Amino acid sequence: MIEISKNFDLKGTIYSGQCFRMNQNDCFTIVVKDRVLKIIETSNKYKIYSSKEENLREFVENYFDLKRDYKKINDELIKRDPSMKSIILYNHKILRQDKLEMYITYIISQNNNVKRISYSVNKLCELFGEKIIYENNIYYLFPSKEKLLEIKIEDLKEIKVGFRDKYIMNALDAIRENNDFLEDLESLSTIDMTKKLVEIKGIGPKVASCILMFGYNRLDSYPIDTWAKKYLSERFNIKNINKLQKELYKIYGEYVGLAVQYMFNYQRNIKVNK
DNA sequence: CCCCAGGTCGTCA
DNA sequence: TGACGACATGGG
Repeated sequence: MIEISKNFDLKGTIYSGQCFRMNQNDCFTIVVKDRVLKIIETSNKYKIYSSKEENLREFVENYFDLKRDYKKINDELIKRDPSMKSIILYNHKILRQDKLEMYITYIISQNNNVKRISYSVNKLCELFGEKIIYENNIYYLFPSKEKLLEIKIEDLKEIKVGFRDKYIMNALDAIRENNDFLEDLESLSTIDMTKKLVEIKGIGPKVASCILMFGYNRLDSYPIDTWAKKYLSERFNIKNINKLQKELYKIYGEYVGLAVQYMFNYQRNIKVNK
């Protein structure tokens, strides 16, 4: 068990559409990479238990991106656009998640909703991932690369990904061609990474930017979904934001991805809380 | 019955 | 380039 300071919004972070393998009852449970994290919130700390204690502090600091100075970034965003001040309410982090998991998960995410994305990803883990028993409960890790490469398109029926099944197969083919496909992306610029990803049929700019934000922690990449679109069209009082999209980097700078994530959360929470 | 969901593809101007 | 319907599936 480790304790970390409660200086960010845990619930807001894991329920902000970047994570699909969490649960909440008396505590938060998340399956991350090779372990299960169980998090208990106290008045001023998060107490974190895990099925694997090895390097737990380092693991947690990495996953929740605790080393990055978000305050500094937020101040910069507000300086560039004062209206950001009213939407940076939640003190969210951008999680550093598993590349392979993000690669598959965000292909599933297209034209889909969070509940069904969670269902499909969890089912994929249940069918092909390693089983873990922790405190008398059963969990499944995200499947290994080797396991995923064994999957046939018919196997995806049960996961209920619909028309996205062939896209997942295309993504796996890219790994079949180059076993280090996802690792090799790391050395490229964000723009070149995007180019590589959208070569795969089934990955467009939106999915690519999610993979880059949440799998590679590239905060200069920014997914514009329907929620962010709604926010932006009201914020800048325009109907067609296609042109504006290309200007966002100039407005918000190298952390534009975080800015858009705040917009996403803000707009979506308005809806959810209605 | 409709519309929508952290979109992308194929097609047609 | 840009617009537009199709695509699986389930919820509202």
